[in-house]
Amino acid sequence: MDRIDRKILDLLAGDSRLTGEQLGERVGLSPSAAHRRVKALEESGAILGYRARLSNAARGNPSTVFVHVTLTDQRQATMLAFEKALAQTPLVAETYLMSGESDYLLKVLVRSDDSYERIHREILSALPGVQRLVSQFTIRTLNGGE
Amino acid sequence: MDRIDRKILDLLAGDSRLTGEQLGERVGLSPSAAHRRVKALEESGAILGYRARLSNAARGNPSTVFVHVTLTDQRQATMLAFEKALAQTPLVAETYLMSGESDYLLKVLVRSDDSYERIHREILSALPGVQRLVSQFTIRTLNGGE
DNA sequence: GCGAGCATGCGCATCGGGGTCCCGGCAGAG
DNA sequence: CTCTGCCGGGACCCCGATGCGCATGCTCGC
Repeated sequence: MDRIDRKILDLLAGDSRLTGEQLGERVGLSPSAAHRRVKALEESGAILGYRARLSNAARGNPSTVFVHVTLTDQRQATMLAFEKALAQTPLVAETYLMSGESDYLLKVLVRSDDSYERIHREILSALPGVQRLVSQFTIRTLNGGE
Repeated sequence: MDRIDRKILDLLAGDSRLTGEQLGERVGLSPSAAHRRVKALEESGAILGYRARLSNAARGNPSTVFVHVTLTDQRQATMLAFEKALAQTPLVAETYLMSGESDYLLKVLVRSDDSYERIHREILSALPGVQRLVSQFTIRTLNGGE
């Protein structure tokens, strides 16, 4: 993992369809050498996979809701059960275990043709051990926010 | 944009390296027809591009910090200046204009070899019109969180 | 109401480009 | 000196890209 590998990772993170030749000329290698680097990065696990980036419209114009969750207690079993149930809730895009007041922060993508009330009920019923649940709505997404 | 197109978008969002043949057999089309669909989706703007997904280690083991920002006022000019400066701050991965107490929510990726204090100063000095700034740290990222 | 014409989307065939793999060369370390 | 790791170059093959003919369904005019 040298400077060239990092450059290749940066380039592929921006556009994974770059050809071996294009990669080669940007990092100063031949196409075959650049391609070998890529294969090695895939096999080492540095590159997890390749994804298409979709437009907002294609994703159903979702809006983002941040949900702060407080559990009934902080025993290992409670947290584990919560996290396990979370992994099977496709509405939740990202989850963070937080320091400070609330225990977890969930980033939920709500499609514009869904009502948040339904999502709220669904999340509450699917997740065990929830004591309190505070939702924070976005008006607009400026940057990133897949 | 019919059911087949949506299926194709779902599949490519998961793995953009699926071949025309693989796509075709999963949506019930010939390879060429599936490929034509993909090209059309690219040209219509539904597919914005293709990206490599990198491992946490390859990204420098960043941890996520959520920063709640309150501006000095809510005049159009103040918000515009803030947003404009934000667009040129690469540390900030995502930005949301929020309803409720704080005005903006920033998702900041801090590389493990950076100190947050430096980031904090950098953000404060780069962004105009900030009145209050509350940071919320993550202990662990469970799911997603690109 | 009905038929002709056109548009849309399919499968099949073909062509070119890039992925893939092997080989030979070279530099650095032991 | 030899071995190892990495590079460049070339051959092969598969996949992406595109043109062609055909079926289906819709529209418009009679």
